[in-house]
Amino acid sequence: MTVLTSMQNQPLVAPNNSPMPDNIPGPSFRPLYDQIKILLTQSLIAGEWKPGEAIPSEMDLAARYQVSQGTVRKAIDALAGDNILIRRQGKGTFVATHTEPKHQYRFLRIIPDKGSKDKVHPTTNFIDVKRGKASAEVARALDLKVGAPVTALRRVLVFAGTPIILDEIVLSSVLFPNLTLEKISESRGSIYSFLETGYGLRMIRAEERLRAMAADAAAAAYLLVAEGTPLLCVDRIAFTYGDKPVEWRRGLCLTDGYSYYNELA
Amino acid sequence: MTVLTSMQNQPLVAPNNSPMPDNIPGPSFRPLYDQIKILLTQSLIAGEWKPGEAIPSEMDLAARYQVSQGTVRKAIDALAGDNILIRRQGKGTFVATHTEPKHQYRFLRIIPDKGSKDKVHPTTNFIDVKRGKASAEVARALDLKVGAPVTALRRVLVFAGTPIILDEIVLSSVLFPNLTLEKISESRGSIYSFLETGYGLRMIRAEERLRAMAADAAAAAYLLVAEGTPLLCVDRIAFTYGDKPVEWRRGLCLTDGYSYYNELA
DNA sequence: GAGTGGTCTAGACCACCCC
DNA sequence: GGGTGGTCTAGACCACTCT
Repeated sequence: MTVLTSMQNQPLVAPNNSPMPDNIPGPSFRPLYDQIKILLTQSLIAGEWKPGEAIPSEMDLAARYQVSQGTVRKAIDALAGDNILIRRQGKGTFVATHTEPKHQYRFLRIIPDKGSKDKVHPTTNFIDVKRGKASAEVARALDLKVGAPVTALRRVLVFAGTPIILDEIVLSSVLFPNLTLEKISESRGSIYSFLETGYGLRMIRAEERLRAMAADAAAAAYLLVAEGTPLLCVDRIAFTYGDKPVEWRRGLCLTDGYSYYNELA
Repeated sequence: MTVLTSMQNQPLVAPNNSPMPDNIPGPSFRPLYDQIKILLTQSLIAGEWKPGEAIPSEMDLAARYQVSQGTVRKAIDALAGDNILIRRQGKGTFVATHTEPKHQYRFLRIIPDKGSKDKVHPTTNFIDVKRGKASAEVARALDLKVGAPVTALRRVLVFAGTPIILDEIVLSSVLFPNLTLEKISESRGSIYSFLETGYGLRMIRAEERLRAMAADAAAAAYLLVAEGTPLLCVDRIAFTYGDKPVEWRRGLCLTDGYSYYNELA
């Protein structure tokens, strides 16, 4: 068990009740709730609690870490703010999952221009799944060596009968072995939901870079537009626990009746 | 003074020490810290504390509202999370302002493809300022009547010597009277900083919609590219306190060496 | 009713800033 | 040294969920 160092009050004792050493707070001070947050994250990485499951109650965790409920609370608040945990009053605190309908398209920012800002659930047409080697761009994004084995998936997202997005999704073949079109097609739901249940890897956050570009022949064919049509190019890197990049994706999006919506705070 | 209704404990008393009425919690329960947050926001709207100034200390506010420091703390935490207040340990809590260098380009998401993710500060070339009437699109965005008087400003943002963004910024002439090219040019700093100091209206948040489109003749001329070049079109509505829309803006962005960066959580 | 998260309080002490 | 925000605790009670 890790020994936590508090900022004040009685020194904490490890579960074995050995007295705390004289601990100088150290050069870089870390609040207790931050340390608890890290411990909780480690338990999540270790798979102690799986996506969708409940973690122990605040009182139980407080007892386990020998801190007050309020301190555990603050750690959980932070993780809930990062969409890693979900609190449900009267029921418990749960590990977030992409499988829940509410989080199904958590990272999709394309919405119709007309109507409310409610997200529309598109349908998916898969094109193919291929094995290949990491390009320089993909290698840089996923922290792989150039030429490392990767699996590339292509699909079209159809909104209200109209093909809107052509996605190319690249994953390390080492982390995600034996991906086939069949397995992906069978899995109802989002890619992330499939990766989560199939490989136990949960996407925590993502970075996107957007550009405008002209449709090439392939994109034009899949999106049923003329070559040269301006498309929104959305490059995404998605990360699991520990800021480890595990997915590279390029979406080419027809912004005709649809747009990329973003809130700035 | 507003009477706050607590969820528990002794009923609170108004400053005049009149006893609280028997208050049924009511159909929709509101935590105390939420009510405090609203009161603080109202004070901000009323201009009780101006941008850049310090608000009273947590202890003072706790005394003013007759609640504990912890409750005030939670209200301030929420406002700080919304970038409306800024906490500075040892100094106090301050009203956020666009004038600080750190928040100068708070809403600008265009960054260079190469190099770190540090923001680059562009230089501004103003084109013109014109009076006009609100189009249907602007009227809808700013909650005005079609044809209402508006002031439109155009400018080019230059990154490292290259013109990258052509902006058209539309504001209500009623809310922002007597805008002239001279006054804006003189004001060093961002538009929002200028509006804040000149009109006392602070931008709190913004919504953006992104599309890809081909450059028209005007855009091509200002951005020094061929007509038809794919550009990133960024439509923005910016809001002040109370979710009141006060600025409509369309940025046409050359995504050549630069891209729109976004973090998804 | 028991158990969970959510609110609120009161008080102690720490870290930072400035006089 | 005194003020400010930041951390941590202990305890009380409320709101929600399930049984």
